[in-house]
Amino acid sequence: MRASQLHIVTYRNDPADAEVTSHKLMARAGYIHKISAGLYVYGPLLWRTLRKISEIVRQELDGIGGQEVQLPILQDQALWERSGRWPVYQASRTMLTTKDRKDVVYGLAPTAEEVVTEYVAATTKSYKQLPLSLYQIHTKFRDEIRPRFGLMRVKEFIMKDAYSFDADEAGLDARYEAFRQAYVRIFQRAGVEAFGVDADPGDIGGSGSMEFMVAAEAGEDAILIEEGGEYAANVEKATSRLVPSPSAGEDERPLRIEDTPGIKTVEQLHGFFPAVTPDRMVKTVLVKAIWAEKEVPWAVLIRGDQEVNEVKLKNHTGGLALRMLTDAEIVELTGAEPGFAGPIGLSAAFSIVADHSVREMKNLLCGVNQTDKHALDVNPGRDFPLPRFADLRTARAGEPGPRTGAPLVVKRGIEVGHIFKLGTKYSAAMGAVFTDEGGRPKPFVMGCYGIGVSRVAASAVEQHADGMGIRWPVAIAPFEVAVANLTPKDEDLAAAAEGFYAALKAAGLDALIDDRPLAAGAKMKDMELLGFPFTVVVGRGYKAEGTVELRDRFAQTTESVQIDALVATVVERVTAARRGLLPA
RNA sequence: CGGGGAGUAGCGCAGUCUGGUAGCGCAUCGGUUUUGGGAACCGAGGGCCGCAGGUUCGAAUCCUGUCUCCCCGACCA
Repeated sequence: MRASQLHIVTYRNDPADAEVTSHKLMARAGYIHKISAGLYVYGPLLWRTLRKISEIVRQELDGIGGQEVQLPILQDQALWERSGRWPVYQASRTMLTTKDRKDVVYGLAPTAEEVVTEYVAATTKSYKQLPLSLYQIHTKFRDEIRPRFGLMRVKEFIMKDAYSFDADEAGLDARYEAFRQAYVRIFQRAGVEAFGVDADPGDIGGSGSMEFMVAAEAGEDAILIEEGGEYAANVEKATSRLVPSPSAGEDERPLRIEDTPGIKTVEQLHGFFPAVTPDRMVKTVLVKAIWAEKEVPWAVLIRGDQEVNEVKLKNHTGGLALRMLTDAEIVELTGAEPGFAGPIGLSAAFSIVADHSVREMKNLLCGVNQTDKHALDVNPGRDFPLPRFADLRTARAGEPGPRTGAPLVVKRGIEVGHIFKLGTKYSAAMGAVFTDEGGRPKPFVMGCYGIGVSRVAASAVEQHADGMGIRWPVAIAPFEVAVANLTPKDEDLAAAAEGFYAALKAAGLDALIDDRPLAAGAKMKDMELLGFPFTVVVGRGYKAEGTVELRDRFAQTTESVQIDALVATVVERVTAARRGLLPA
């Protein structure tokens, strides 16, 4: 490809609306152009990168038996009603919707479980046709509340979504593991450093899920990792070994109720009763779990020094969304001002659940649903009925990890992939069944597997950029090598550059020749900003000593190469860079 | 949705307080000279000052409304 014929548009300034590295650099290099919030044009250079990422995905998924298909983006409401997911996505308002001329309501695909399940149910009738893995690389839509960070959080993006159909759980387990391994290879080949973490399945649902995260400061997710790497999980899901309350094992003392005028928070209570540390208190958090047609108040008990994890709590309640009670609701439902709620004498209107951190506590302090009063030496089971226990706590950095007990450290990550064991959630709901060996109908056992293709590109930029611009991994660079002639008016040099370009292409490299009539400095800056892994600079060394420069963008090195050895040297370097990325 | 900020040439910005011919840098086009780190000079084109209404002899500037964009939060596969 000739740069003079490529739509290369670079800017000297960062766009005013960019915050993070990948957004600034991709906009400056002309890889993306914003049309409106969360909606971008992918320029020709970025499209080459996206195609290369897609091709790696295809090769790896085809390698584990995947078959590429294309599913509709417009998906009618009735189909989504059958899986039960329509009200869920309405509640979170994640889905963009539109109507046709007959007022049929459609959602724009945020994922495609319903469509693919419908398709497979209609076309797959026997266990002999299983397992089946289908995937597509297609545009997805999310009505993000706040799109930001360039391609990292957008309303419209390119996603690879795959769906597996098995006859039983064992088959799903095997498929899930095959996808997991394929994902590891995909990210390795693409040249981004990603790692798998335990995750919450969110609105997709299912029994197990793993996210693939690219470690980056700009990442929107917090990850807790055990030192030593034995355990890694999204904070939405993470657990830890909690240091027990010092009250565990104490003899039960008689209950007493004390006046605590205006004392509402854990800190204020500790100040008021200096002997009672937060880990001897129980907080009562009041929320409402929200469904389309109803709201249920919940009281959540948790040790005073811990925080409720809203994702875990939402999952426990089964609600489509959660919100805190308003002060007025608290007064109405508990009979006390906010800050005095507790498990003793709590209205039967509340569903009650306690975090495991409460389980071993004795002689604890809590509210009694009376303004300006708290109870001390409260004992669960004696002073209030033992509630159900669940993991509802937010794990924190520094706590011992659940696997080895090594301390948890926090990292930020960009989610580039997510795999889910769906089980029969969709097939059972939609009546998608096949006939098993015994002649009986059975719902398909499903998995689903996503990769944010455009987000992989953004995270690669985020992970590898330096002060001069982008540094693409060889496997996903728009071009592997660029030949830049610094003096295009010199016919000898121009001819030499053309010769190198032709030879590199003939050697099987994805090469670009920068034949634009730019000043040398401008051309170099462009090459650095655009981030091609290797640049051959044809300049004054050519005539003086018969050499050209070979610049390695990743290593940030420049070496002088004899012209006779150039092609072999570049082939060797590019091949070596590719090899590190290809599967063994 | 709450709080904050901003819309002026393709990009980055000044001008708004204090109303009076719409500017600067980069980019673009023509010319001359340059040619290894975003060249120099001469010349040119490009604007519904987000939109609508109001005040005024006169509005980018003041007032009202509205749309859009950005940041923080809430929220969010």
